[in-house]
Amino acid sequence: MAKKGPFQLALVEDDEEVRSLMKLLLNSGSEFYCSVYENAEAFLAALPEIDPDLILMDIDLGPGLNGIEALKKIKRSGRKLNTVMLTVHEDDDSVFGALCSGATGYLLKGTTPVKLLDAVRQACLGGAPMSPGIARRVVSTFHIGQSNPLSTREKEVLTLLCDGESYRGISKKLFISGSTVRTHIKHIYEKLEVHSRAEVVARAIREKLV
Amino acid sequence: MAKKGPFQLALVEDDEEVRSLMKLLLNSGSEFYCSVYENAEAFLAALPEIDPDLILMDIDLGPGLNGIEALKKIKRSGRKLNTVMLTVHEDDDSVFGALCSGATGYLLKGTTPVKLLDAVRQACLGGAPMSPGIARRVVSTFHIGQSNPLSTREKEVLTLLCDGESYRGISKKLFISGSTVRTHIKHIYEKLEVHSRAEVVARAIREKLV
DNA sequence: GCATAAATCCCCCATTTGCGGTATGTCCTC
DNA sequence: GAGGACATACCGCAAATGGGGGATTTATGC
Repeated sequence: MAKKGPFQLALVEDDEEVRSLMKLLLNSGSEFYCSVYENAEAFLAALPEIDPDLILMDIDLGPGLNGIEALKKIKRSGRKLNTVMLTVHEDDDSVFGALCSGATGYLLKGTTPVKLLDAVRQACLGGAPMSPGIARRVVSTFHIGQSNPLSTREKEVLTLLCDGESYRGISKKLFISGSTVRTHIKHIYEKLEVHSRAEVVARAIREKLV
Repeated sequence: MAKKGPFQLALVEDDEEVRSLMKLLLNSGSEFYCSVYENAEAFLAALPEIDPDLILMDIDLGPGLNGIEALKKIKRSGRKLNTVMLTVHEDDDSVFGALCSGATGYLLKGTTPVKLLDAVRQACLGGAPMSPGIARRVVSTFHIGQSNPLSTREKEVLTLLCDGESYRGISKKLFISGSTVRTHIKHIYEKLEVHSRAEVVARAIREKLV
């Protein structure tokens, strides 16, 4: 884990100017050694021959595969590679698409050189660098929905419902009759405005009600 | 948004030594002004009178409320306050407990002074500073389970199942007979080793199979 | 003190679900 | 060309689920 530099970097970026500037920046010290690729296909072709500590990937990559699709291919290949996105896109689809596809970091172009070097270093050492606004959005996905209209008992029932327990199973675990379980569930459905178990489980998990 | 310093900080920390050292560090420039509280109760009592840009909260806080419980109280009060945890705990319960309760950042004690100042600055400016290993664990919660044993058609059925559609509803949407839907669902249950709709929905959502 | 919410229990009844089979045709691989 | 996965389709049956009612007790708040 505690591998010492120079770290091998691979930059995948289709813009000629950005590519050479980034290469210049990253190779300016002896800390990193950066090779560059101008599209996903070239990079994927070279990948079997190289073993980068970190991939820096643009999202827009000309006519072929984009960065997120390339990431998915890498992931499917089974190799565990660190990839940080380096892009101008900050819409949810790009950000969470990249993270779900295996990115370990997400930096916006416009990050200052000194912060960028720091982020690259962090990524090589097991961190997950993200531009401030991106990081904030990522953590806010954990923040749970405040106003949960369910009573304590209803929440208990809902939890067991999400575990796949039947009415009978719930009644045994809570030491109440099946009828009471039914009543609680009816109330839960009314409050959450759903009409089936599947919906209530989906809501509960997605909105972290349990 | 682009408020200029000095930023008002509030540090909640029960250890006398850490508290005074942190205060010294944070107040060393003109960038921040930091007031300190030695437990959650003292801080919550003072809260109506103050308006901090950022709260730095320890998790272990002596005999009363701990940091996460304090966070929940703040959240329930309805005030939108930035809170960064500053702690030695890096178990999942602490990390994700704090994030779910509203923390916007998570720093480990042991962060160097210069990185800490940078993190505090970032938090004040809308970022979400996290110690590298923490950040990595947070982003890895997005990484989706690679090998999904379901066929394409089965995934389509599963998606509709998660939307709360009945067999009949699914059969209409996919233009296949109810019997076929049932067969697909039987196969899905076998592959995922579940025996009810609630379980399959819970699995699918939690493991991002859909 | 009275309204309200929560928690407990019961009935009826139609629909849905889950499990056990079986069966056909396609496409792909060995 | 046999075997396998996939998608399609059917039957029967018992159990679970969901919607409609109604009911009591215990807190809690105004």
